[in-house]
Amino acid sequence: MLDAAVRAFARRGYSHASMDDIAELAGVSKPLVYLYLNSKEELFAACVRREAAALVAAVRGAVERGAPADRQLWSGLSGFFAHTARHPDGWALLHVQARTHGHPYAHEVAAMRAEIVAFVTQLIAAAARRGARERRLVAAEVSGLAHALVGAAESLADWAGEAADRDGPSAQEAAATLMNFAWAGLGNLLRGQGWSPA
Amino acid sequence: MLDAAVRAFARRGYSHASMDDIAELAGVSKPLVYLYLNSKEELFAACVRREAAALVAAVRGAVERGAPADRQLWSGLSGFFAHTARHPDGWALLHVQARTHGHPYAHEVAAMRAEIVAFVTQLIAAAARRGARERRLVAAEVSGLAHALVGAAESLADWAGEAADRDGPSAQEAAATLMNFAWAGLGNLLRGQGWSPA
Amino acid sequence: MLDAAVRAFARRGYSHASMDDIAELAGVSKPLVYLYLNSKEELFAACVRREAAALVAAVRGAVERGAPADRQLWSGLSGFFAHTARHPDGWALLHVQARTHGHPYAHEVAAMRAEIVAFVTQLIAAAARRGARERRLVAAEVSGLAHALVGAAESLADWAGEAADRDGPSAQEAAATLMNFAWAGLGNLLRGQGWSPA
Amino acid sequence: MLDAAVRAFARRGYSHASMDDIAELAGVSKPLVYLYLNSKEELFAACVRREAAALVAAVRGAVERGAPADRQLWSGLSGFFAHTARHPDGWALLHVQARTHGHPYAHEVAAMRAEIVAFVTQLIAAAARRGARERRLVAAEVSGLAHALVGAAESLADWAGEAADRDGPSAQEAAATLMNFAWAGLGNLLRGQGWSPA
DNA sequence: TATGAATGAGCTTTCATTCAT
DNA sequence: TATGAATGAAAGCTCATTCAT
Repeated sequence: MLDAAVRAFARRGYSHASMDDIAELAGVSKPLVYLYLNSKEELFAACVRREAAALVAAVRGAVERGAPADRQLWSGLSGFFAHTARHPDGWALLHVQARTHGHPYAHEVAAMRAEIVAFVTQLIAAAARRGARERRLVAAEVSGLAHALVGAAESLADWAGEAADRDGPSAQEAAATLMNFAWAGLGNLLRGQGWSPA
Repeated sequence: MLDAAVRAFARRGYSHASMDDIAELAGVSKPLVYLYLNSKEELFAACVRREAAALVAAVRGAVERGAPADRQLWSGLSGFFAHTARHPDGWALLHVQARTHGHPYAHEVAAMRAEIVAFVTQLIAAAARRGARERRLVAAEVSGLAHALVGAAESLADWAGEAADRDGPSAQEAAATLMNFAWAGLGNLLRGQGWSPA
Repeated sequence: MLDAAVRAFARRGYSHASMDDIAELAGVSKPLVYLYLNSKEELFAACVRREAAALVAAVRGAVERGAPADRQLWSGLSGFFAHTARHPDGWALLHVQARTHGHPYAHEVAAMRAEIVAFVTQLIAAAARRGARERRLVAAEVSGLAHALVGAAESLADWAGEAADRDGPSAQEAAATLMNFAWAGLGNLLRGQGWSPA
Repeated sequence: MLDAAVRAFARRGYSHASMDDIAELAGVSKPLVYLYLNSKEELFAACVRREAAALVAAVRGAVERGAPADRQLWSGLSGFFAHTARHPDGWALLHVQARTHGHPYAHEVAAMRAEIVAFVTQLIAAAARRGARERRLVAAEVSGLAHALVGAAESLADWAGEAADRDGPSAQEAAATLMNFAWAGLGNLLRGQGWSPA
């Protein structure tokens, strides 16, 4: 029943997906939907919660615990891309729909995102501690890098979704692209060879 | 009058922002809104068009033409972050709201994004041609890097917007973070020192 | 529920009768009206169809099949006047309201009227064939007579409706008046004793 | 300016003809319309009044005063048909539109119609006094006959208007048809040779 | 438990009508 | 005088939500 709701919300958008549509898509009657989930808002929240939990679980499960930070990051990214590719509706729900609706859900999805950002932040910080440190990174800098990395990942996930039919990258390719792109830059930065406007 | 609409749409979302609200916020009466902009959809489209044009113009105007590719990218990013910081509602309209509404607007904003991605792609390709090239990049790879970079920029813009009150980065800091992070990685990649899962 | 709509439409007119009024008059809520009849136009069309069918059925049922043409006409007219007297709102809907609204309904009611005119035409033609025929009637002439007769009947129905409270004619009186008036004239005409301006 | 209003009301109907349309059709601006005629209702009433007066004047002017009753009726009918044929919009306004709107105008047009009916009634009564009178007509009977005659005339006017392009009757033909049909019947009736259901 | 039937509340849109010039 | 600009009021329609069964 949540499946139907996720599909409807992801494809038609929150307001354009009517409870009639969802009930029909789920093959049940509308009052039944109200029996289990008390309102449209709660239904949407439940969808968001479920998809967020599934995504976090997929990423968590993919991370190779104990491996070096870069390997952990890469494996997590691979899991992320694999999950978003396999669940495009769920991903659209989280990334496209949930953010447009103010109070209740945006926070839910923001919390999930914050969790992932925190995980990435921690990996970057670990790498920063372990690697050559010509230069120290301040907390805000690390946070910024994490946000950038997560945003890049989201963008690649969208792009992979759009181009899935044609020649979009596989999950592992996308993850590798990102590592090549960003992680190496991080290394340079730590070695004091960062880019400067001059 | 468009200002009011942009604010309302950005903060409440398309469907939750009623025409009454918008008219009241603009200090005029509802029929006047309909006189100038014929329907809610057209009003939204006009807002999206205006904000998209303003953003593209801001980025275009900030790019230092003729400078090296990295400098061009940096200056464009600085303009981007400066604009999104100064016009948070416009940025929210484009990045958060317009994508959720199917046919007419999502395409408008997608076209704008594609334009920016194309610009970045071209800069990366230029850098790839000029730099040491132990390794050639295929077109799909360059495209992926551009998407990643743009996504990272969007994410940083969001983050800067959320954290603007506290200790969020300035436009130039955000741009520098991104260059440090990604551009240096690109250099490594071109030198054949890319990251690999092994 | 259609009853209420017929009343409202007949008394207030199509545009002046709001769906709120109709719903209230019917003792139900507005969405219920929309559930059964999908729009104001469809509701009006349904009313027109129902009243037209009822009127035609009343006339059809009243005609004494197999009787001489004059007797058939008289019985049909009696049925017509009886029905319009008993259903003044339905009659007003057909004769006064439906004609003012262009495309879908005016045609519906015009078709019904044409059916009745055709029936009368056929009776007149039958009488013309059987009676003394000093003079032949051309088709256009017969058609004109039928139109005149139907118009006279409509006018009498209106008059009877207006004067119903006071001393208006009964259905049978009205039918007799019309027969006296027109049918005898038809006989004269066929006998070559028609009126001429000289 | 009234011309434009008559056209608009006759063709689009009262509610469907907006004041914008009328002003544009008249080539003036809306406030000017309001300056001369204070409201839509008054504008409509003015149109109805003008057209009613014109029709009555046309009929009056056509009647050959002093001639025998039948000749008077015929000439009046000829004038009626000639006028309705020449002013189809005015006729539609009176016969189709004005009746659908309750209070103010329907009475106006009803008064005009009553005037014509009274005139016809008087002619019939004159004929009844003068002709052979095997049988006396009571007032209600005469009134009914007049109503029937007027209704027949209206119906023929509509029919002639619809069929004007093709082979519809001319004004004089229509008048003659009516006289043939009805007047002769009246003669019979007065001679005691009326039709009876037995 | 599961639903057909019904509704309250609100939204977009239109239009007759009026100022300020 | 004549109008561009603006609005109050209401209408059609939809949808999340709930009884009665």
